[in-house]
This record gives sequence, structure tokens and C-alpha cells, in this order.
Amino acid sequence: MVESTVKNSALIQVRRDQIIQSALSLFKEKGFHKTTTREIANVAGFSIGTLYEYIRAKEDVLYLVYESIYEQVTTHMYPLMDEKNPTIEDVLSIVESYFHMMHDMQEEVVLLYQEMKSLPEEKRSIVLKKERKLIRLFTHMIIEVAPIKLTSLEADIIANNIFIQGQMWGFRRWALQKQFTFDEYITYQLAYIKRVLHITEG
Amino acid sequence: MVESTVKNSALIQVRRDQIIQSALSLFKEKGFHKTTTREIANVAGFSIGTLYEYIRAKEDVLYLVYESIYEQVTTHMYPLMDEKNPTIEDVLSIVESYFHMMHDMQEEVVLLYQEMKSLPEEKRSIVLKKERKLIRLFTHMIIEVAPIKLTSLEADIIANNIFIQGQMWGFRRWALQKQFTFDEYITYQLAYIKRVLHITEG
Amino acid sequence: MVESTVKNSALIQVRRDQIIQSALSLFKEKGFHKTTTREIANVAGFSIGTLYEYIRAKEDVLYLVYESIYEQVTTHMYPLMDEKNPTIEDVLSIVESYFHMMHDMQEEVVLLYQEMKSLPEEKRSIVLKKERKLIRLFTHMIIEVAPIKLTSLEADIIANNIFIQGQMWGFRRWALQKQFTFDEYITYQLAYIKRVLHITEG
Amino acid sequence: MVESTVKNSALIQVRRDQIIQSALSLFKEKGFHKTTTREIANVAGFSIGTLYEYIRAKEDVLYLVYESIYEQVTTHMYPLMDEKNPTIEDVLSIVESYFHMMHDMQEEVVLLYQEMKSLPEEKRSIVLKKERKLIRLFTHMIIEVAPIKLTSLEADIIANNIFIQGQMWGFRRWALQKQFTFDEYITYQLAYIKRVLHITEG
DNA sequence: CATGAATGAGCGTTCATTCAT
DNA sequence: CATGAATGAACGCTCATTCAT
Repeated sequence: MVESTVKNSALIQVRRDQIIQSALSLFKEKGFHKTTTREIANVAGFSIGTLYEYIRAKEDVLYLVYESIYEQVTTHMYPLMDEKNPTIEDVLSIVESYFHMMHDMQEEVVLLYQEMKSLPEEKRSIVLKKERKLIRLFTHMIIEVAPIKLTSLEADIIANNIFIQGQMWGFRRWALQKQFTFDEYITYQLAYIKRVLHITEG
Repeated sequence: MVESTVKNSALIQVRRDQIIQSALSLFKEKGFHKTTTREIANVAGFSIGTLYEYIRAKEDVLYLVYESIYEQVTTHMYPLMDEKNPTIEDVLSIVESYFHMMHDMQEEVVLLYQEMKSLPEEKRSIVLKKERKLIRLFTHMIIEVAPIKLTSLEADIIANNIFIQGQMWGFRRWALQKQFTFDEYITYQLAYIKRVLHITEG
Repeated sequence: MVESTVKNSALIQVRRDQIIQSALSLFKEKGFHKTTTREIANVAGFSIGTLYEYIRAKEDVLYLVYESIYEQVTTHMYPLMDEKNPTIEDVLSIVESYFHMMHDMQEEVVLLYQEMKSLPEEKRSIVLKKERKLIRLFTHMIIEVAPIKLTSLEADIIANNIFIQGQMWGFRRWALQKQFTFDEYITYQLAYIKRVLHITEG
Repeated sequence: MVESTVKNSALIQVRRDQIIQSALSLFKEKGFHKTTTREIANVAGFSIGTLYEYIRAKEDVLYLVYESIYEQVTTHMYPLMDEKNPTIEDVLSIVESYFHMMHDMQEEVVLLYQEMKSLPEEKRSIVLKKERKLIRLFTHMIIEVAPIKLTSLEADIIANNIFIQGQMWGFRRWALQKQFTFDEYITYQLAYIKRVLHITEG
């Protein structure tokens, strides 16, 4: 997806991981535009020339970072959502996992939102496709376990809401984290979801 | 809040409005970093030198724009929320108003999220304070009208959720607007909120 | 023809002359590719930023230089060739003038040949058009004064040959200037031309 | 003349031919400066590391190409000019051969003129020596066959003129090839030369 | 107050060359 | 001999900011 002039693909793997790690930490700190390619190379531990052996343009680095973030999420979430006949408890536990993951990836989530516009159109649509896929899995799960019959749109709204309520802990932390601990936040949001699904507590 | 070398405060008002209008439309289109100060001055109809008579740095323009966006929102929302003893219907109608406003200000909302990091720390906290104030108003309203007794934290979660569900229509439009019309979106989200508030429909 | 962000057109004139002079001397010395934009600005006496207020790209400088060289040539040659009914002596004297001019502009001529490929296609054709016009004037003059009736093609060959014999003193100086003084060169080339035109000497 | 770290001289021969062929076609297409050493190696069919086993610097490649071009010319022309007592017809036929050769090597001729400056001084003088030698052969031939007694300088001028009239078809093709076919060009130039040599046609 | 020419630090990117394997 | 990953100086160009007029 991202071109390299280097042939050894194992090495590409290694170097790109270095690039991703260094770029991610820099992007988190100062954003994409204020991070220079030289900084990325320095933090990664090699020269600017070497950086450009593994990417074609700065935008490629952003895409590599996005790709890596989504891979982390899907690697963790997809297996959980594979369950054939999930119970309500399963779903709530999956949602809880998702919230935990979003908690651990707060800064990555912020980055996702902030720099989406900096991705070249073509890469952006790849990224968004991955996101839609994840939401669709939520939608299906919700339909399956909801005690009342939900239309696809109703389930979609709920899935979208859960999806961004998870991310909200990250991108609105300056507001939320003044009022809630993460455990409280999770507890309340789960209660909220149960209520939405007409699930009687207790 | 933003310094100017010009003394005539009526003129400052006029010029800053020009700056805000031109900057807003440019920021929406290409983002803060890809907009140049020259472009802002050009679109505003004066020279780059004049621009710098009314701001000290490019970041000031961003702050002016943010300020103006928040003022629009509060000018519209605060009067609605002033009601002494609101009914549930009042609250739902206020939420609906809020959703409509967020619909009309989609691009501004996206900007808010994308460029928050570009604001100097000091201005950022001013902006966030305004936001917290709005959410607090939602929280109070919710507590007042909820048919069941809600703790402050429970109400806060609901207020925050409503708040971002409104914005979500804008900053996730590429996903949502494939599945929903705005009317559908509003209908489902209101139903969702009613459910959360334990309000039996009909 | 070449865009500038500066509005004051008198100033553009002045600055461009500075650019042309400094670029010309650098291009003569080291060629277009080995001359940096910073060097051009330095020699011209201003900063790199200022240079780019008067051109859009490095190629523009090359075009400005070409334009200026051709203007020198045409400013000098066109008036001479305006004569209504030239005699043979007039033509030989014009050719001599042309040879002298090419002698004085040796390095410019070399530059013309060496960097033509570096001009963007569009500018190149403008330059070549100017050259064809000059040759056409030679052709017409030759037809008018030749003692024998020449076809247009015959005259064209002669005009082209004269044209490059003039330039040859410059771009083949390392060879010619070992064998000839400029006066000898001119004498012999003029004799050569007379012979071609079937003009009996003496 | 050009150093190599490789000892096996047969291999040097083979590799250098590959280098010359690939570089020549690239230089014709995009010029010396816009061709990268990597491209040369790629087209030649080996790695950049291998390229540098057979040259010391990029300029060496240019010299190898120049050398090869001159060798082609001399290999073809020298035998023709070896004739002991040439007649006028012989000379005209040799000149015609030369014109044909220059026609076939148009792009090489352009390259010669355009990149001469890119050759390091030392190599440049070697190249120019070869050229002078060829012209000297023309001079001698002309003196031998001219019906009138020519001084050495007179003959030199004629030789130089013939020399560049041949090359002119290449480096001024955008002008000439609009007006002449190659056959016309050759016919007229030969007629021109005959006239110069005081040779009555027919 | 308004102007806009001048500045130069700093950016993304390239590419000739080296050298360990 | 052959490879190709690594290097970093150097390039063309941009743009926020200043300040004399």
C-alpha cells in the first residue's frame, strides 16, 4: 500500500515499525503538521535519507500510523466479536473491552480525529472503510441480543453511539476526566446502554 | 483577549468580523495549517500588514474563529435554557434545537475538533470552559425533568452523550449520512434519549 | 509572462534586472543546474524570500535571462535591418555587426545552447520563435541583394549558416580561438559569404 | 582513463558498454543532470553498487558516453579520409557521409553541446582534442582538392563551417526541419560548399 | 491606520556516494 | 565481484512576521 525502494521485506517491516512508533509519539505530542520528517527519522534512530527509503512522502507516515492503530483495534476486537450466539452479558463485556481499549488508546483516538483531513483522499477512504466494518459488527451483535426487536437503523444508532462514547473518553478527557474516574465512566455508560436496550438492571 | 495595535475599538470590531468570516471559510475548506495569513487578508479584503494590526499571531485568528463559533451557539441556546421550570417536552425540544444547530454548523464542529490542538494552551482552556458551561446547563435541565431521581454523575453522562451525539452528525457525517437522513437521525436519537430517561413513549 | 507577487511594476523591473544580471553571471560560470536559487539571490543582493517574490520557480529565472539576451540582440539588430533597399555593402556590414555582437555575447550564446532543454516547453517555443524571426530577416535581406536569383530555400540555408557561423565563434571558441584572432575570423567568414553569394571580390 | 576497482579488464569492457548504452539513452531523453545514477544502473541491469565498481563518479559516465560517441564518428570517418590523393568528388562524398552520420546521430550531437560543461575540465580537453583532429583532417583534404590555392586559415574556416553545418541539422532541428527535408538540406549545403570552393557545378 | 516589500528559518525531498555483507 | 541499505549535504521553495513609508 505504501511504496518503498528497499527490497528486503523483513527489513521493511522492522523499519516501518520504528517509523510508526516514533511518528506516533511525535504526532500525539505535537500533531502531524508540527512534526518534521527529520524528527521522525531521528526518533526512529536513522537518517532522513533512510526514512525516505521506506516511504514516499510524509503523508505515507500518517497512513502507516493510522493503519497500525486500526490493526491494533481490530486484532483485539474482532476475535471477541466472533462468538456465534452471544448473550447480553457477552455483548456488555465486549463493549466493556472496547471502552477499556479506547481508554488505553486515548491519544491515538484524538489523533484519528484530528488528522483525518491530512490523509490523502484515497487513503482516507481505506481507513473509513475499516471503521464502518467495526461498527457493523456492533450493529449485528446488538440486533441479536436486544430483548426487543430493533430495526437496523435503530441498532445502527445505538452502535454508533456506543462507538463514539468509547472514543469520547479520549477526545473529551479534559472535560470528562475532571468529573469521572474511568471506572465510574464505564459503569455509567454501561448502565446507560442497558437502559437503551431496555434491559432491567439487577 | 486578543491584542491589537489599533485603538479605535469600533474599527477593531469591524475588521475582526472580516477576519473571522474569511478565516472561517478558509479553515473549513483547507484547515488551519494549510491556510496562509496572506489568504486570510486577501479574502478579508485588506493587506497582510493590516491583518497584523488586529492580531498578534496566526493562532489569534484561530481563537477569534473559535470564540465566534461558541458565541453563535450560546447566543442561540442560552435563552432557550433559561426557562424556570421546564417540562420534559421543553427539554426534548431544546435538544432538538441543539441537534438542528449542530446540523447547520457541521463544518464548524469539525473545525473545533480538528484544530483544538493548534490553539495555544491558554486560549484552549478558555474555549473549553465555555463548552463545559453549556454541558452543565444540559445537566441541570436533565436532573430537573427526569422522572426518576438521577445523581449528578448520571445526569452528566447523559448530558455529555447528548452533547456529542449532536456533534457526531457533523464530524462523522461520512459514515452517518450514508445511512440516515437528518430527520431520521434526529428521530432515533430523541427516542434513544427518551429511553435513557425512562420516559415511556406515547 | 513571468508572474510576481509584487504589485509595484517599476520595482519589478528593477529587481528583475538585478536577478537577470546575477543569474546570467552565475549561469555563465557554472550552468543553470549547478547554480542555486540562494546564490542568485545573494549575488543580486537580497534574500531568497525576496527572490521568490519576483519569480515563481527557478525556471522563470532562466526564461528571464533568455528573454533579456534576445532583447539585447534584437534591440541592436532590428534597426540595422530596417533599411528599405539595402545594398550588398549594407548587408555585409550588418553581418559584420552581427558577428561583432556574437563576439561580445560569446558566453550568452553558449548558455543559449546549453540550457535550452532546461526551459519549460512553453517558454522554449517563445524563445525559438524569436530566433526564427531574426533568421527570416536575414533571409529576406539576402534574397534582395544577391546578384543571382536565389530560391527561398537557398537563401534560408545561407541565412542559417551565417547565423550559426556568428554563434560558432562563441560556442567553439576553445577550438577557433587557438587558430584565429577575431579579426581574422571575421575577415575570412565575410570572404566566405561573399563567395557563396557569387560576389566577385575587389 | 576512467578508474575501476575491478581488475578483470574483459569484464570492465562488458560492464562499461552496458553503462554507456543505458546512460546514452537516458541522457538523450532527459539530460545528464536529470538522470540519476540509480536509473543508469537499473537500465544497465545491475545494482548501484556495481555501477560504482566501474566508475568513480557520475561524471565518469558522461565521459564514457562522450568517448563512445567520438569513437563511433572516428571509426566511420577516419577510414574514408585515409585516401591518398582524393579527388573533389571523393571529398564531396566524404562530406556527404559526414552529413548522413550527423543526421543519424542527431541526439548525440545535441548531448555533446549541452553537457560539455558538465565534463570535468580534464576530460573536456581530451574530448576537444579528438574533435580538433577530425577537423584537421577536413582541412587537409580541402587544401588538397581545392581548385584554387587556399591558405591554411582559409581552409580551416571552411572545415569548421562544414563541421558545424553537419551538426547543425541536429542541434537546430526544431528550426531547420520545419523548412527542409534532410535530402534538401544535404543538397543545398553541398551546393553551398561547392560554391565556396569555387567549383562550377555540372 | 494601511500598505506591501523584505526577510530567513525552516520545510519536504532527492540523490551521489559508501561500505558492510 | 555484486549487492543494496544507509547516509546527509544540499536543494527549491514557503510563509509567518516585521517595519519603513
